[in-house]
Amino acid sequence: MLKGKMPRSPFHKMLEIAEDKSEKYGKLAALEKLNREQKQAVLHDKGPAAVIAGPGTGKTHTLCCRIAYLIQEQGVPPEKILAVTFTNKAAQEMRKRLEEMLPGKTKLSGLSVSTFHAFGYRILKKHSEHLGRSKHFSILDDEERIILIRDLFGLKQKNAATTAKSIKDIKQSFKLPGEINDVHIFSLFESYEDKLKESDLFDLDDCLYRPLFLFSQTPSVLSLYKNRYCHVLVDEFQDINSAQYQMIKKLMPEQDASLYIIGDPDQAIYGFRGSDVRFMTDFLKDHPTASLYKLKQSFRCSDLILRASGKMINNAAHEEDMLIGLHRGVKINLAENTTDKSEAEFVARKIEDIIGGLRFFSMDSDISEGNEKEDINSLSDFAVLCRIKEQMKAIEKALNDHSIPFQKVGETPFFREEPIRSVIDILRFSLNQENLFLKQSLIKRKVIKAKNISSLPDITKNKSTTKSVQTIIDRFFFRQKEEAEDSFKRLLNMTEKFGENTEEFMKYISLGSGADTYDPSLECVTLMTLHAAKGLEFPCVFITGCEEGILPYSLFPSHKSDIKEERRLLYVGMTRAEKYLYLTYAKKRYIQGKHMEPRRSRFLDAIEEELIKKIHSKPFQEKNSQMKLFS
DNA sequence: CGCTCAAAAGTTTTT
DNA sequence: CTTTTGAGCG
Ligand SMILES: [Mg+2]
Repeated sequence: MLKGKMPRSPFHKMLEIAEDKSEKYGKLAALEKLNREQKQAVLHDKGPAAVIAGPGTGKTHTLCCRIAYLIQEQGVPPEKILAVTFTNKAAQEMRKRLEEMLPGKTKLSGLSVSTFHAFGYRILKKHSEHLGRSKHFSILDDEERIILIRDLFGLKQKNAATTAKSIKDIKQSFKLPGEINDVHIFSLFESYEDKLKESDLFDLDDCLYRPLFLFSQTPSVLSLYKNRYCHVLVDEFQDINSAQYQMIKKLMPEQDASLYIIGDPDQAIYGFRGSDVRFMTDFLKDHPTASLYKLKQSFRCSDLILRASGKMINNAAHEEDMLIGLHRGVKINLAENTTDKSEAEFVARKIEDIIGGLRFFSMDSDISEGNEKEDINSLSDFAVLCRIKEQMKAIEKALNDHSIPFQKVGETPFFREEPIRSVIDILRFSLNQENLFLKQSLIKRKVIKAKNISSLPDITKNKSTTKSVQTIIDRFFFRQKEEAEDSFKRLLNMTEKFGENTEEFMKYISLGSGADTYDPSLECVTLMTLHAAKGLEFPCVFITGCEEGILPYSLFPSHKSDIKEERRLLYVGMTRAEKYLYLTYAKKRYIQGKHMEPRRSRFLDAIEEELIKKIHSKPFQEKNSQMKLFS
C-alpha cells in the first residue's frame, strides 16, 4: 500500500550486484531502485534474518523484493516459499505486486501468500477428518461463539463473553487441554469443544490452534508440513502471538532455518489480542546465527513528523536509531476544540477548505508551513483516525453535513449485518446441515421455519454462488426485497467472482476482516481506527480525540490499558502522515452515555513546542441554537 | 404469541 | 444518549 512510489537511492549507483546465480535466472529490475540498506536486506544470503524497519522505510516492498529475488535470482521454487501477512488485503496486495515484478504466470504458481489464519484454514480443510469434522465444516465467528457459550451453559451475555475470552486465551497461547490449570475452565473448554465438534464447526482461533494441535498429536501430519517451506517470510512480526510463533517453529524447527522476519517493535499495537513484541525483540536470542538489518530511511514521513512522533516511543535515547525523514517537513497542527461536535466540524471544514476552498492568499501561510492546497488534490489523500469506533458518529455526521464522501474502514462489513447476515447463514447451512448450532439459531431468529429446513440442500446443488444466493433471497427474503435492495445487489455482485466455488466464498466471508474493505482508489476520505490504519499512509492525517481517557484509553478503570501500547498507537497514527498532520482534542465529549470534560492527552506534552502550530477552533453552533448569536 | 412501553444497561482496539 | 431487556397487556 505504498502507492508504488519507491525510493531512488543516492547510493544505488555505487552498489554492485555481484551475484553468481543472477546470470542464470536473469536480473530483477526492482532491485536497482532499492537503497543501500534495503538492498542489503533483500540480498541476505540464507539462515534467519530480522529486518527492523521504521514507518515508511519500505518494509512490505523489501519483503516483496526479497521474494522476487529468491525466485528470480536464486532460483528458489515458489512452492518452497511461504509469506505471511497481517491482513487478507495485504496478502492480496503482495501477490499483485509480485505479479508485476515477475511477469509470467508460471513463476508464481505454488507460492503461498496468506495470513496465518488463512494458512491454518487450508490445513484444516485438508485434515478435517483427523479432528472429527467433515470437509465442509463451517467457521464460528466471535459473535456466534458468545451466543453458543451463552446458550450452552445458560449464562448471561456478559459472563458468556468472559468465558469466550478464557477459551480464546487458551487457544491463542496454544495450551493443550491437559495444560489448563483451572478445573472449572477446563470443563467449560471440553464441553465447548464437544459442542463445536457436534455441529461440525471450528472457531476462528482454531485456524491456528487445531493445526498446532494436530502437529503435536499426529506426526504423520506434521511430517507433511515440517520443512515443506525453505523460506518463510513474515511481515508485521511485532504483532504475532504465541500460537503464530509456534506455528512457524513447527514449520521450521531448525534454529538456522531461513526464517525472514520484518517489523517494527515500536509499532506493536495488538498486545490486547495476545500479540507479544518479545517474539521480535528476542529473535536474535532465539536465533543466534540471525542477521540483523535495520532500515532507517523513511520515504514517507518528514523529519519533523518523525521527530515529534519519536517522542511517543522515547527512542531519542538511541541517536543511531533515529529515522531519517524524506524532507524537513511542516509543523504539526494541534487543534483545541470546545466539544466533540466542534472537533468533527473542524475536521470537515478543514478538509473542505483544503480540497475545495477558494485559493486566496492566507495571512498565515508561508513556505515553512507548506501549501496544503497545492499538495493535496484528492479526497483519498485524507485519513481521519480515531481510537474507538464510537468517536466516528460525530465525525460521520459532520462529513455528511458538508457533503464530503467517506469510507468507513473496520466497520462491520455489510455482509455481517442483517439481512445479509441471515442470507449467508442460510447459504452456510445449506452447504453443511451438520451445523446444529446454526440450525437452532436460524429457527430461533425466525429466519426460516423448521419445516422448510429440509429443502435447503437443494439450493446449492450444482449452482453458482450467485444463483444460490438469488434463490435464497427469492424464497426467504421476498418481503424485504425493496428495503434491502442495495445490500442484496451488493451481495450478488460480490458472489459473482466466486463462480461455483461457494466454499471459497464462505472462506472469504469467514476470514475476511474490516480492514480488508479499504479501497484506496475511491475518491473519498477514509475514516478508521488507529489500529486499522496500520501499514497505510496518507498525505494528510487527522488524529481525533487526543485526550486523557480516549488516548490513552481509560474510560473504565477495570479495564486498564497498556500505556506504552497506547503511546505506540499514537506513534503509528502520526507516522501514517506523509506531510500534514492534525492532532485534535475536545474539552467536552459525550461518549458511552456520559458527558466528560477530558484533559488533553499527556502524550501531546512530549512534543516540542517548536514543532507545533496551535489552533483554537471556533465553537460549533448547532443550527437550532444559532439564534443565540443575535440575542 | 406478538406488541408496546418503561426501565436498565452499556464498558476499546480485531485476525 | 442509545440499544437492549422485561413486564404487562390484548
Ligand atoms: Mg507494510
